[in-house]
Amino acid sequence: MSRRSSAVERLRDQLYGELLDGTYPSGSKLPNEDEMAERAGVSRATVREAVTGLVETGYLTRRQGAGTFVARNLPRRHSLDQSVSYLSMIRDAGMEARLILVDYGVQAATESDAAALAVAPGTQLMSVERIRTADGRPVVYSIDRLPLEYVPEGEHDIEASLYEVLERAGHRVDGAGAQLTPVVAEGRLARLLAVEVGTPLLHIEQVDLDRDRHPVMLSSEWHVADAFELHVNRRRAPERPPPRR
Amino acid sequence: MSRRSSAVERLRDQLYGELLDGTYPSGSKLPNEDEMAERAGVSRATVREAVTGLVETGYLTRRQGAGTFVARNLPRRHSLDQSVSYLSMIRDAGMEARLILVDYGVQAATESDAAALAVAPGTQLMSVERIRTADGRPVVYSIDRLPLEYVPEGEHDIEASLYEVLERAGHRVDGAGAQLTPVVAEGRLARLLAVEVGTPLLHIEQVDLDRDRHPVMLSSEWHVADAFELHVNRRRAPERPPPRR
DNA sequence: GAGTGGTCTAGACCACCGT
DNA sequence: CGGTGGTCTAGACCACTCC
Repeated sequence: MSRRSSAVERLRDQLYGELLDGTYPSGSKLPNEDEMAERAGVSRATVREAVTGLVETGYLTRRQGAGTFVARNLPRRHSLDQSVSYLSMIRDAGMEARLILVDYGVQAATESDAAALAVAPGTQLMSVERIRTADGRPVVYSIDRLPLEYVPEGEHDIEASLYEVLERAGHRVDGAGAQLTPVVAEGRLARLLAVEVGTPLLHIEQVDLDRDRHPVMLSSEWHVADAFELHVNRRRAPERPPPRR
Repeated sequence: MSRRSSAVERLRDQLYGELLDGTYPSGSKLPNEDEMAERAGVSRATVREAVTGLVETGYLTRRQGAGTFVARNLPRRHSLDQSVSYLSMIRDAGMEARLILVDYGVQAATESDAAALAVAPGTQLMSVERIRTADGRPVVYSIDRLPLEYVPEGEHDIEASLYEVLERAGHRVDGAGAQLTPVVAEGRLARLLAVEVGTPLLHIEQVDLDRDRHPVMLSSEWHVADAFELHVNRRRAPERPPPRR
């Protein structure tokens, strides 16, 4: 069994379910915090923590003196900022997602790879080239590189998610930094993605991080423009004090 | 004067300053929560809330039983997910940012604009076309549309930030949903951005939302690829319960 | 086993909204 | 003014890490 869930998680999940099933429609007002606490048999602090989680992800809004309300434009769940899995994004768009292995091998880390992964130059890296398809059509071509020691023996022919491989090796990916650049398809890239030369593509250079923000994998990806929508939930940055001098 | 800051904010800002000024270098361990509470003269709950804010934005990590540590790869501050201002992104990249007005006017909302803004079709919208430059070079061309009633009289010639105009009108932009698509430059777009036809561009269709996630402005933007880096901090989505049936 | 973060409670008082 | 969220305290016990 996995870990027992906390009162906060149970309450958050319950509220989340009630948002989805229409108990609290968009724009409606929730019971006040004292009442929610009494109903759920927990303290108000616990209610606040559960509600805060849903406020931060954009499902609820709070107005001091007025109440807690269901947000009017619920956020996308499978967006670039909130997920690291393209397969789930493709499935979320209602299409059948598949992963095709193009090539794989072991290579020595270049200077820049080594720096990005915080390993010594020359460290052996596993490199995996794959294509993701949506309803059979190529939509993402990627080259992933990760230290060979993270890949258990016998898993070198990667057909499944590299995130799962990393998680089993104790390096669960918890976030990433991604750099976006538009490019045009040419040569081998155009052939692999089955598009014409000159077709616009979105290129993403990404560093995957574990929960301590330690780098565990590098990804270079090329996305076909109109295959599925790439969405980003943007949030206003909190005001920050000026850096000290 | 604006509102007095809370103990949580003061502590968070103090810790943030100490991260930047090297008091706590990357990877180092912070004092434990009881000690931070005693030093700051607040309760442990207050410390936890301040630290939680910095954990969520990626500056600190916590390990139960071990301690609280400074993250090893500090997040980018001016990234797509954490900011809505391109001028600050350009300045963050060390370049001089300017805003040039191309055209503006009033038009009736189309069906799709009206739906996205949650107003009646035909509602009068202010439309503003502008170019942002970095060190004098065009890097973003945008068309923004917002209900005319949000724009105070005498501010129709927008030279400054539309976000400031909206904030003064009581519609502070607090977040946005953005759709990313790679395209290639052609015709007028290529001329305005001073790039050759066929140059890859990043197209962003965006809905700006207020703190209640009510739509307040629509933006269509085209970004020159190599002008400044577009970065996204990605986070693994929390596990969610399956929707009820 | 000592240290540290994770969870939760009960209660207090303040700030703001709307009637 | 009553109702509601915003902030904060003091204390308790649990779960995990590391020596």
